Amino acid sequence: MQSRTAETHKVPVKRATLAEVAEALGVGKPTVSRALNDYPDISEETKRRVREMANKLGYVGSSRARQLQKGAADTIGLLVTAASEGLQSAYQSEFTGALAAALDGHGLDLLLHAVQDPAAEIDTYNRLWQQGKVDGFVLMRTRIRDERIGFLMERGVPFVTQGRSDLADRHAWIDIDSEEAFAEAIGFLAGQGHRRIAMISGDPDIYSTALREEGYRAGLECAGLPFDPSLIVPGDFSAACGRLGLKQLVDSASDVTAIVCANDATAMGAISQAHELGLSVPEQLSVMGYDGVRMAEMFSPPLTTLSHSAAESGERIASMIVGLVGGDAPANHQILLPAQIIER
Amino acid sequence: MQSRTAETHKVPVKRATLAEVAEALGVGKPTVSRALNDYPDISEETKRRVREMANKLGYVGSSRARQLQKGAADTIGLLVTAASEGLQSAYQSEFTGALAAALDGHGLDLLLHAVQDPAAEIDTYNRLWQQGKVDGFVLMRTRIRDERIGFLMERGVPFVTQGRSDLADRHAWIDIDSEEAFAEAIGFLAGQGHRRIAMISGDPDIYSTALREEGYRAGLECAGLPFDPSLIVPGDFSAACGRLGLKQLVDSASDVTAIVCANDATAMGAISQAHELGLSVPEQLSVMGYDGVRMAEMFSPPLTTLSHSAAESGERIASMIVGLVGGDAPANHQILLPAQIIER
DNA sequence: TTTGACTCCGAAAACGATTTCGCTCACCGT
DNA sequence: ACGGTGAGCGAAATCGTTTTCGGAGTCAAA
Repeated sequence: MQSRTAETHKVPVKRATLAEVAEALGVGKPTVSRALNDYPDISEETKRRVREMANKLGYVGSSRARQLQKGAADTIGLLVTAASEGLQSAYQSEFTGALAAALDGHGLDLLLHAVQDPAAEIDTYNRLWQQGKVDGFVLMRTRIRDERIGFLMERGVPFVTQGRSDLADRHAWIDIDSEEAFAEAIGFLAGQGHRRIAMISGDPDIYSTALREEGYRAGLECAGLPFDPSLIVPGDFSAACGRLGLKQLVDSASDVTAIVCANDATAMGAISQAHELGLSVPEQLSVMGYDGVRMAEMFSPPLTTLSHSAAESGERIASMIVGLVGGDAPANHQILLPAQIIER
Repeated sequence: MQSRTAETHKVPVKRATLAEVAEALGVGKPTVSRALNDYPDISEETKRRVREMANKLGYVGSSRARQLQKGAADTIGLLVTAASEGLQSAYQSEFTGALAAALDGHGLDLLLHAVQDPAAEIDTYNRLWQQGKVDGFVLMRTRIRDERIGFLMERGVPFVTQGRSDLADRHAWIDIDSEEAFAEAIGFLAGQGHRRIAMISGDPDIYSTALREEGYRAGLECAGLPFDPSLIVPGDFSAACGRLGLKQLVDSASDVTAIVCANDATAMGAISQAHELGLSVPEQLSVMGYDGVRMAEMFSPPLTTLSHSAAESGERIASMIVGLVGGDAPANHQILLPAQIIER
């Protein structure tokens, strides 16, 4: 911060308005508006002239005025919780970037909002919608009995969740088949001869955590291995929990030879802890992750994980939300994507 | 995707308008508007009645109408390049989250836009500004001779860069003193007895890369060590380059005992490669990062790095942009923050 | 020549807030 | 009793689009 000479730095770059274009051309405003929007009842010749003049004057329509009139914001809202994870989770940030890119392809912008106080989360959704700043939402990390979902459904706000929920049959969602994925992971490990396979699970509030555990159980059964509840340790998707979980497992169940983790961050934490305890991975202990984040490629040893493409999710969600805003029924937009094992 | 019965799912939740509140109260629209905005020329009694009724009707002002009239969008734009790094870089995503949170504190929203085609980047800035979707921008990863800066300065668009530039004296910026930081890092390593210290540098197009190299050089000099140009290998801030760079150094300069990396991702890549080459870190080779991303805590071994708080940057930038939009001179908003070594 | 059908285009009314400007009181001093 | 002052409020204009509705032409059929 330097001197305090507050010479206000206003610049008078007057933006050209539609009315000015119209006047310059000697035509009416509706003509210009319709020409630029390529309506059929304007002659080609006129459209050409209008476009030319608009170009010459550097005219760019005011989205503010357009929004007011059309009643749409051409913007989708995404709320992240600033406090805990927020964008710090690698998967969330990959996904966010992909989503922004995909939305752009549909002419939509992404409004990113960090909610600080979890108690005010619903209020924020409400405000953003009522104010008309967004036409719909994308919800990440759906929780068990997620209040957001009921709230938005009640008011008919278009939204897509990333991850199913209790009310999954009545709203739009996209999800990775993590149940299937974890079952496969167990099969994969069992195929390598592992007999005692543990799991470091995720945040129990998150809906998909139960599915992942379910998949783990199903995988064991399918491989003919017994299910031992003590081999599931709870977590919260953080790397810290991976460390803790691993330590706990090593202490209480030293015969475990493989561990599946609820996500990549947890897996990385677990591996790092294993190293510190003098366990070599994967020689003495196999660890698998889930999410397939790019970061994991660089880990040592490179992490074997279950991957799903954030880009594809983003693209699909973008199309879905466009449909919903256009009035489609939510039940027509439900997609379950498979994950695939990436060996590293 | 399921059946295709496109029963349109419109819901008629009519939002209350200011005029309705006014009518319900038997007062004029201006009164309601001014009451809600707490203007002094409305009696306390009236304000109370207005607030009460607004509340009762669930009135939330349309930001669309407000924007049109006030000529402001209360939104700041942030463009990330989707193609290469985008939000995938841990630091960028930490920063983005922090920025969103900080802006919220000032009543601003963050518009996140992913630019796909780098050639269209300027157009995107232009469009977003002209359309009035944003009141200003935050620029990340400033480049040498960054066209964006000139472009925005010319039209008087408020913006803050994260990182200085050639024109740094004429626009608002915040930056970490990476030159000083790298010099310190070298001092730190030299203090541990290292004599041959290499650097895996960053993208040469990025402005701060040169500063980091300069700091490296200054640090060597200060420690009385000779500067050997062959010990600087170029990179691009990616983990992949960290791997490559490390391999290259091991091959060509096997007497190196310490390496400083342009950022944490590069450091992680380098460490992981070192492991694969059978080098133990930090016993045989010390590696330092830069950025202090959370992820690095979980690495094995935990990464020693130079940290600066993304949250603080975000907060500072938020205040700056508020000032700029309010008409402050850019030159009054320039902040250089120190970084500190975090030993892990 | 009149009628219809069609093609192109324009005046005016939205959209929902904020601002400008001025009006009506009550109250005060003289 | 009368001009002056200031507090409190409202009618109408404004921001810049899009939409509605209908008006002018042109041209072919009757």
